[in-house]
Amino acid sequence: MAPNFITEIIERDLQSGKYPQVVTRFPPEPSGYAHLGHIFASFLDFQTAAQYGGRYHLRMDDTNPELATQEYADAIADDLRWLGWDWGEHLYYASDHFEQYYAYAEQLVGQGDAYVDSVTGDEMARLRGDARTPGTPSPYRSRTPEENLDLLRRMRAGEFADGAHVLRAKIDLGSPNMKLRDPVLYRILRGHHYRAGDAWCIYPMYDFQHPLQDALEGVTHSMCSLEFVDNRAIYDWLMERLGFSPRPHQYEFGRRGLEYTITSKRKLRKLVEAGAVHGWDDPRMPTLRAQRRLGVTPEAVRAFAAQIGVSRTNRTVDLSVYENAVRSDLNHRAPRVMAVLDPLPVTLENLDGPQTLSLPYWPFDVVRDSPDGLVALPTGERVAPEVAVRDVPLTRELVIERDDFNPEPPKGFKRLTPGGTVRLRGAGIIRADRFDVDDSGQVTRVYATLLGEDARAGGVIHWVSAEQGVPAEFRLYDRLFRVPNPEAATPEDAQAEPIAPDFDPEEIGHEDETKPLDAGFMAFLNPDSLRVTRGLVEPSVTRDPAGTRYQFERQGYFWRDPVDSREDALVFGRIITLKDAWAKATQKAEAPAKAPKPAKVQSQKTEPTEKAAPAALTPEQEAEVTRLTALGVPDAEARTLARDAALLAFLGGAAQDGTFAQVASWTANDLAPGLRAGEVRVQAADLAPLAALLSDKKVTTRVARDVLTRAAQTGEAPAAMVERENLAGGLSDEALSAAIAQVMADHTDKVDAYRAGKTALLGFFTGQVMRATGGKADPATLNTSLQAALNG
RNA sequence: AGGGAUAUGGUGUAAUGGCAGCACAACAGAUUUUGGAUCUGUUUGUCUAGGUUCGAAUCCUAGUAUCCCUGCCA
Repeated sequence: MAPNFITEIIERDLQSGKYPQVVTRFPPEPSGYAHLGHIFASFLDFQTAAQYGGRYHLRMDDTNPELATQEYADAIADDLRWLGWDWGEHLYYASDHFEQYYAYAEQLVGQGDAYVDSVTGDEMARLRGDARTPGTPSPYRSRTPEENLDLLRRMRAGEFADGAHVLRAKIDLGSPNMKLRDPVLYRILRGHHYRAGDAWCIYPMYDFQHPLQDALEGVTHSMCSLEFVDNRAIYDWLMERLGFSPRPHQYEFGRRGLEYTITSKRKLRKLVEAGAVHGWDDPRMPTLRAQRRLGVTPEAVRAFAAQIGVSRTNRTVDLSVYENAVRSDLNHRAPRVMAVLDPLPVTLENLDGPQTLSLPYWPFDVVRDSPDGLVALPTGERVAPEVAVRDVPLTRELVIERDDFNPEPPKGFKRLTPGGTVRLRGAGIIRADRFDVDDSGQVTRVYATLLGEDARAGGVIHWVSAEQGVPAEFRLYDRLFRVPNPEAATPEDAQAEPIAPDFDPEEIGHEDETKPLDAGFMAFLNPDSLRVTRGLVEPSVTRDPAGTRYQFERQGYFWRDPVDSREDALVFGRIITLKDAWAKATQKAEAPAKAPKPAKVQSQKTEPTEKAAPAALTPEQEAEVTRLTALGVPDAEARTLARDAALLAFLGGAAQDGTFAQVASWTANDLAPGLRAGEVRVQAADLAPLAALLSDKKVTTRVARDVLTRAAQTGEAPAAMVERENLAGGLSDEALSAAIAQVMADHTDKVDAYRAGKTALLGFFTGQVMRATGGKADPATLNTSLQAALNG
């Protein structure tokens, strides 16, 4: 896992000793199958823990009795194990801890932090208010802890009907964060739970259960997707009220979608139910089970997950990133053999008896690049390249790919043409002498002559003995959808704009089952997502292990379908095609008009020609601007200050002398966010001496700013800090020269690059010298001296 | 509308005030008994406008765009 904002946090926490080791968890709801969208979240959770020598847990978030099933739980665990994860004994079911959650609920009630509400759901929604209006208390909000405890116990005991009461946290009905308006903690629900049975008739909500379970398991870093940022406030509230220490913290990451792929559980189900695919493990599906059956390896999936980075933005990843991961994994794993998917008979008229050729499994470059000099047999055994061979029968009657013979070849065609030559892979060069056609004009047979090795040919094609080749069915999969964004609202959007992935990468079952399903995506199905052909494969494969993945030369990577292939009726599925430069070239020639993706940001960029007008100021603010500019404050800063009461209040304490403009500048540019948050501890009056030091050139801008930042945190007077740390006074010329010389000596390569013309490096050197001198170097003199030194 | 989050080439991601880098894609060439692989090279980028600074992708202000929140789902 490449460094990202989460690993950064973890490293800091480990460094500071906040936690002895990192503990993470992947918490799927077992209400569906894991798919490619989920591997990202699981990879992030598991890999970061593994990377930092920590522990990772698999946790079934199965608190909703209506959705979770053991079958899904087992399937998810199975798929994740296949991916290579091993959580040891750390498999948890949230439902195993209902008793503990309940105990904490009683504690909250006892503390007065939770109450039993008895209004209807509709009423509760009404009372919650909306973004504009704060919520109003339910009439039951003021029940006493004793009353609430009694009610809660009776809820548990089953004295009330479903929905009659809920337990709510007593937080803040006026909060602009809707999640904090007294979230529901428990609901009454008589559903049979697949694990807990009928032991409970009240079930905890996510916002209560999830933080608790994190804490109970000793999780340190609890990662979830971006839509839970608002929920973090509840998380932190609970941890604080219940006094967990050390406690877990929640961090949110952006989701990752994949082009040409849908990941909504309901839509996937629709595909299955409509017969568009043959089941949840149809190799065209994005589920992990389907990708397993397709023949993708766990290593490839993990490589893919590692490649798409982590950030705090939802993104859609280019399909080619996945395809590339699959291909490059298979390139070094799959021995090469030959199969003809769409056979055209060829008679080698000058070949008398059958021959047996010994052909290598691997091309020269795989052999050459092998780290240990060995290569694999289909069994997996690694042997010397000379013995990594198989017998291939060459007979008078062959088949070649129908595509590889063309009576009317297009320009650039490098295969067989009437009278032309081509090399049969491993067998020699042939010339096509004549061919038969049927009534419809289709070529039915080519008659060819095997030439000597002195013949020349422009291309190489694959072939199989018609007499000894083994019949097989080939399933050629292609992407399920024709458009990059099948879940988009309109055809135009579907063609171009990547949209945010419509799934929850972590909570597998998260989906509103009550909303109508937009089935528009069905119109984007690719009618050619599965093509079935019958052909011949070379006989060597019948001796190989069933799980062998091959490259059928020039065709792609294949393996036996693990469900349908039988020894006497082989079925090979195509895992992925090879890259096909020829197909791309011909396609381009045929359809040159196909426009590239419209650039998405371009439209935004050109739009604001009007020049967005900054929000107008009130007359009072305008007056403030006039007053500030009169004191020497530049207009832009004056406007910033004028519109913010917190900044003005701070500035009110500033000395109105020659230092005022500088103090105002700091206020607007450096202190503003801190002032609004009420975190600035320094007084404006204390800034004047620092400004004076700066204008007298006793300190550099950089030192001044550094001091200011620290003073804002500590509250110490900046001038006192300058005094104490001896920051005033410039740098002697000797010291500056020495620093420059030292930096140049430390970075001779950069010096060379600079002298070779890379003048952008000047900033680099400036930065290095600044760092070396603690910011005390005067920028102007530094720059002239530095340039002189570099050019000299 | 109120609150929150985000914005770097075609795509994804680095750069934590100082060299805009990497991967995929694309294009060109070399090489090749796979129109594969490999190697070399090239093109393309900091949302907009102001400001602070010797220096801004990074800090400040405003704007724009996208997403999330107002379930007794997770």
